[in-house]
Amino acid sequence: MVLEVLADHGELRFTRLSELVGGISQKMLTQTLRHMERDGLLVRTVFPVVPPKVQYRLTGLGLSLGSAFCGVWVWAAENLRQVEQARQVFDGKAA
Amino acid sequence: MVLEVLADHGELRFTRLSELVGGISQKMLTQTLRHMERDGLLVRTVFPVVPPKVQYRLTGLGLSLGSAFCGVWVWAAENLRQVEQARQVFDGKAA
DNA sequence: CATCATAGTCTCCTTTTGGTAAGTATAGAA
DNA sequence: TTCTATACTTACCAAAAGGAGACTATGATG
Repeated sequence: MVLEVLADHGELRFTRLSELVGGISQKMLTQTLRHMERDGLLVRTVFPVVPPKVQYRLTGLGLSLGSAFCGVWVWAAENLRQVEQARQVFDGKAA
Repeated sequence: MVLEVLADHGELRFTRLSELVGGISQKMLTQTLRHMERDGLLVRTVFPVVPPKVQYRLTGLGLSLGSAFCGVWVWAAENLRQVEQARQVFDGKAA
């Protein structure tokens, strides 16, 4: 999700990022961003102002991983219905 | 992993599958296979013999998901080194 | 008669995950 | 003087994940 949102919006601050990702706690978002920074997927720019300001932007590596995931996102969009149907059939059989 | 192994080998029995996937407990493999069956990603064929014989094979849907993931696998193979380097830099900075 | 093989299931237990809520720093606004 | 905004961190807690190992059925084999 972070990969997708940042690929779409370019550069974002923490709060905006959490709004766009949605359904994620502060803790998890912080943790995810730190891991991604550690992996070299994004850069974190801290502005030493009050209140704090921190911006996140994907690196080339991060962008390329986003592209690699595109195939999966497209697959999901195209096949979600089919998976849901398969589940109904399966659950019907089980019951 | 299951997706990859089954895409490579076509049709496999439980024990062989667990060997090829590696590092997975019986419990997790069973669970994973059931979920994938439920989602319509693979078909499970039970032969009513003793000892039991069960074969697993990807469906078209499963194969297509495997293909979709190819981009990620390729990315990982190509960029693993870069990620490792980024981690060393990051951890060095932190320490 | 005892053993083996296969594909599980079941129980128990530990580890991991991830949420909530509270705390932090400090400049500027009301 | 008190409140607000921002980007966290920390402590605590409940739920979920997932491993280990025992158990199951039963026909074939030694």
